[in-house]
Amino acid sequence: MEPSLTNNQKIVLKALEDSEQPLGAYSILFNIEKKGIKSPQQVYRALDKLIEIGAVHKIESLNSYIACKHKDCKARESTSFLICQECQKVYEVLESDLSDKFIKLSQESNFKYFTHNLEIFGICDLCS
Amino acid sequence: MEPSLTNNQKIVLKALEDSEQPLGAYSILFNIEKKGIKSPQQVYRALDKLIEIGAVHKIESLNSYIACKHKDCKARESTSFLICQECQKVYEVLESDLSDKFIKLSQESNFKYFTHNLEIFGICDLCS
DNA sequence: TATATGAACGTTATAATATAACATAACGGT
DNA sequence: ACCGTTATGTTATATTATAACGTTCATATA
Repeated sequence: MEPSLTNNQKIVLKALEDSEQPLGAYSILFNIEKKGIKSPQQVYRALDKLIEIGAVHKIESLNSYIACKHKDCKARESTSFLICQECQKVYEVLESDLSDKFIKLSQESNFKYFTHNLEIFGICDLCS
Repeated sequence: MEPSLTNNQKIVLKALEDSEQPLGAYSILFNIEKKGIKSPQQVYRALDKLIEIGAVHKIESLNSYIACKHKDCKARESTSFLICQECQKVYEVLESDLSDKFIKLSQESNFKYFTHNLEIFGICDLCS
């Protein structure tokens, strides 16, 4: 079931897709004011929905957002990124057994794993 | 060389040590107003220093801070946490070869690893 | 002991990020 | 066509974090 997006959601998503770097909510707002989006609320609401369906992920340590490049992304809640400190680009890590590793790691502390957020900082291929 | 703390730094650190849960900067401020700390600046400055020396870590996804329980913590920049969604307690993961794993993972994308931030969410031993 | 230097402080103001609340409009299923 | 749910527009406000500037403190070195 494709969760067909509303107009505002499409506008916000497109702004993120068009960007090489993650964008903060207010940068998004600035970029799409010409399209009739006038308030932070509208941006945050669209982001909430887009995140919920996996079309957008939040980079917590940057308070910013990226469009997911993968069709029908599984990463609703758990996400893993490589973040280039040179060019600011963000690469999503899909390696599926990362969660398995974290489940094991959690078990060592008798901790029940639900989700994770991994942010790796460094220098990407293109920048080195 | 012990980097002996200033008075404000000690006050902020103690507030975090006394807390079971991570605290936001303004919660810290509220807790220590009776000790003469009056402005966010004072809190943030102390936090900056404490983080720099590894005595405090920031939980990015919660915009909050914890005192590190480990003597002379190595985690200046890279940190790994288990965060209980039930009791809000945060457990720091010290497993030293986590970084090694992330270095390898990064290499698969020709990415030069510098630091990481890992936040695992779930339910802790005590809460399950 | 004087003094220069860098770090920390106090204070006021403001920036940047995010949510509350509420009335209205559009959408989707029956 | 109706109803309930979801999204919208808008205004206001909460929360998190920094800027800027002058003063004070610590300490190390002459």
